[in-house]
Amino acid sequence: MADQGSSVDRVYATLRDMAINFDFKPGERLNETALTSKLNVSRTPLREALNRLVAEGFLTLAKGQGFFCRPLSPEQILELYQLRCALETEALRHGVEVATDAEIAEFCAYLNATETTYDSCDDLTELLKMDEEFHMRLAGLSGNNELCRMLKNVNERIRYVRLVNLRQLRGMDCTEAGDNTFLSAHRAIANAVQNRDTQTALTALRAHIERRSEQTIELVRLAYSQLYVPS
Amino acid sequence: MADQGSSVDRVYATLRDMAINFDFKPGERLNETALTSKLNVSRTPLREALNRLVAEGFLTLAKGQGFFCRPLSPEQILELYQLRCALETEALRHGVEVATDAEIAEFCAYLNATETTYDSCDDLTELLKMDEEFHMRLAGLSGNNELCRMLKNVNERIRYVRLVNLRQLRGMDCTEAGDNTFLSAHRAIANAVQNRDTQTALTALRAHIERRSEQTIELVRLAYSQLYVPS
DNA sequence: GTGTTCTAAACTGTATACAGCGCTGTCGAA
DNA sequence: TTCGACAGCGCTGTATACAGTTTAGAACAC
Repeated sequence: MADQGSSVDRVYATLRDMAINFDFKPGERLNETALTSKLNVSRTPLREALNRLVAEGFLTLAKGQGFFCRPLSPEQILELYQLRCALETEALRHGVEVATDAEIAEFCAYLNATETTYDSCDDLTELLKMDEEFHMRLAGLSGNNELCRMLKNVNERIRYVRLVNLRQLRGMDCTEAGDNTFLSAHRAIANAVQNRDTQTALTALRAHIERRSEQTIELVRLAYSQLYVPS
Repeated sequence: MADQGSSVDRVYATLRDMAINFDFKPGERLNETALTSKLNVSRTPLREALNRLVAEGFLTLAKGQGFFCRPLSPEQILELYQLRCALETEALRHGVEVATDAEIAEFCAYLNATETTYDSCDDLTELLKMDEEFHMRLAGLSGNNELCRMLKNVNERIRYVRLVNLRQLRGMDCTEAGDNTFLSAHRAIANAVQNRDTQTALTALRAHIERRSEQTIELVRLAYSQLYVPS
């Protein structure tokens, strides 16, 4: 993290983080000159980074009006959840076929290693990171880099909403719907993968993902309410 | 098509087409100054377009060395075929559920309308475009824009190899493995969709796509051989 | 003839400058 | 009072200029 290399890369990373966390509010117009002074770069590398982010779906670009933050709508989030489901299930299919026993063992070992942290973890951001890591490793078993790249992108774009979701569950303090289910679902998937039981694993994975996507509408509403409160 | 708007958009569209057709050879380094004079723009909008293309997977960017054309490898193509399968099958799942009868009817009507062109078509580029259109419309039934966006991108990135594939089939003049199978497969899928028979449709679609992906290695070899012959 | 080092050209990455467009806010007229 | 036009400002989009780095080529040693 010491030297991020070129300006563009550093700026790009910063802006992407900001976009992920909705530091830019949905639909908000980005002022380039303001960002240049904030990030201490000229407009040239800034705009190069912004263009990348447009291509990745984090921003939009209106001709003659500049760059805007992506909107936040239930439809969009639902679409991304479906996309995630598509990518993960396909990865699972291939992972069960091509992954070596050693690779699967390592995957399960990771789950075991993090197991104790699942409910003892106070920091929801950390918990979410663990969950994403689990799913990325699962996808990684397929050996399909393109698939993983896209999944990473999708995860980043829905991360904010998922975080809101976790906050809500934590707030309800309802363990049966909360973290424990997280863990047990992951366990079930991992076990099925270890047994090379594609169908069981697929069903469990799909249920695990789609479960979250059902409450999208309320979730986005909740997200909005949290977006505009001063932290 | 008259006025492509800003320079960036025009340059971007041109460069993307060139990348799709492998006018840049795999791994080739792009000379920016050469491109500026070729496209009659300065380096600023050129680089913005190039950055977008990097984010979309058409180019790569090496620090201090500039932009390169994406590599062309069997592994990569196979990954993209799998990705395509993931996206299309998921779209199909939802399409069968959410599409109205009218929408499905229109979809089938398109297939019927183009039906006669399938084997009478000499221009393989045109044939390929028809095939892509069919699959995009099929995916469109899901109503999932994000999914369609990604599918479009994947299709563009494998288009060259698919074209080579078609040329090969045409060369063999083997109708049983050629265009007719194309059409009958599409028919089978469309029928299953119309009957809201998800499983049959899924099986047919997956087979239709994976069938092509089996011969990836020879196909990429063939692609290379065609890439460097003067047209 | 082959390998190595040094020099110069070329190219990338970034900053700055400029033109054109859109937006806003005020002033005037109905 | 409200609607519309005009002026001023700000911002985007593009071109150009400059510094640092890489690469290619030539000269020289082995």
